[in-house]
Amino acid sequence: MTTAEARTPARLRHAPSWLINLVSAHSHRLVGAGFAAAGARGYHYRLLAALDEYGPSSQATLGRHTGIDRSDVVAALNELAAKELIDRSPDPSDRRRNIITLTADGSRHLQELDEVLARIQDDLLAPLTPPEREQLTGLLTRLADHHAKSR
Amino acid sequence: MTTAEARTPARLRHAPSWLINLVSAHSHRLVGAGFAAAGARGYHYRLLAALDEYGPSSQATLGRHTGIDRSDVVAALNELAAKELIDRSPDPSDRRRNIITLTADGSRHLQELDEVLARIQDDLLAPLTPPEREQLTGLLTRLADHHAKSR
DNA sequence: CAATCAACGTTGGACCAGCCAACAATATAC
DNA sequence: GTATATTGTTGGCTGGTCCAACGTTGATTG
Repeated sequence: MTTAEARTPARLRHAPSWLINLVSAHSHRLVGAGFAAAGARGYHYRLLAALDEYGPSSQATLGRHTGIDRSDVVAALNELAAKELIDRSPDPSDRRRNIITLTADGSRHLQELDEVLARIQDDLLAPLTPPEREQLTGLLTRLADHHAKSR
Repeated sequence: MTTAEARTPARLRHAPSWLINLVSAHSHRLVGAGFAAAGARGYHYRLLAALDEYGPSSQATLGRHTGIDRSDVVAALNELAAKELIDRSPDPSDRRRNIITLTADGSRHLQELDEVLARIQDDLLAPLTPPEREQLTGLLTRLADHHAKSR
């Protein structure tokens, strides 16, 4: 028995949900490893990106922008605050809220993660030609939009 | 402030890895809910499918066919065995191994899950035309194959 | 034959992602 | 002023993936 017996059942191999999961899992591994090497994880990047794009925000709006649950935002921000990548200070105009601000270090770190991510996209899409990449992202965007609306 | 402030940062919105994750997460929710309603989860379906397609197997080869870690195969098979969807008996010709067999109930259950999954694929790909669906699965298959090889 | 190495099932644990329930404090609406 | 909603926070659960270790058993090889 020298043949590699790693073949997946046909019903799985051809199911779009399976394929998407496969590719997603792989991308997940790549991103996870890349971010881990930079001392971060997915939630951190999402939060930093939202802060960079929308400016100082409350934790709740951060959660809405990133699709991260309020409770998980807390934990991730704790980690980011411990590294002084963000600043958390009470909102004087609404004492329920914290205002989260990106620090200079946080901005630098975000740039670093941006580069990590860019390299990973290339890795992920390596076998596709540029027009094919556009096709793929186009189709995926339509799927994502469709399901975002009906959510 | 009446506008829904759920927009995701642009760097994320356009990153293929993000899109794939989004769609994968959605598909994951659908599949998870569908399987849960049928009293199963992803690992169960994969294992049942592998058993159906390749016949009685040892746990290790099941793991290889499904991409599930040996240790997780154990747990999932325990659950399947508790419902008598599979049969686990020692291999007389190699006492390290167990021979896992699909029971009649297991076969029926697999069929049920097949139907659940088929409905979900339709749901997932709803916004795409048939040729677009083929495009998508084609592109995804190429990505999956490429990364499977280099693994 | 004996010794080494590889494969198997199993246990236990780690991690990340996502989700939900509850709570006290605060703000808003009626 | 009383009810309702939002915010931050704690705690916990589930699924999926992965890894390290162990004892048992088979295969290899010297």
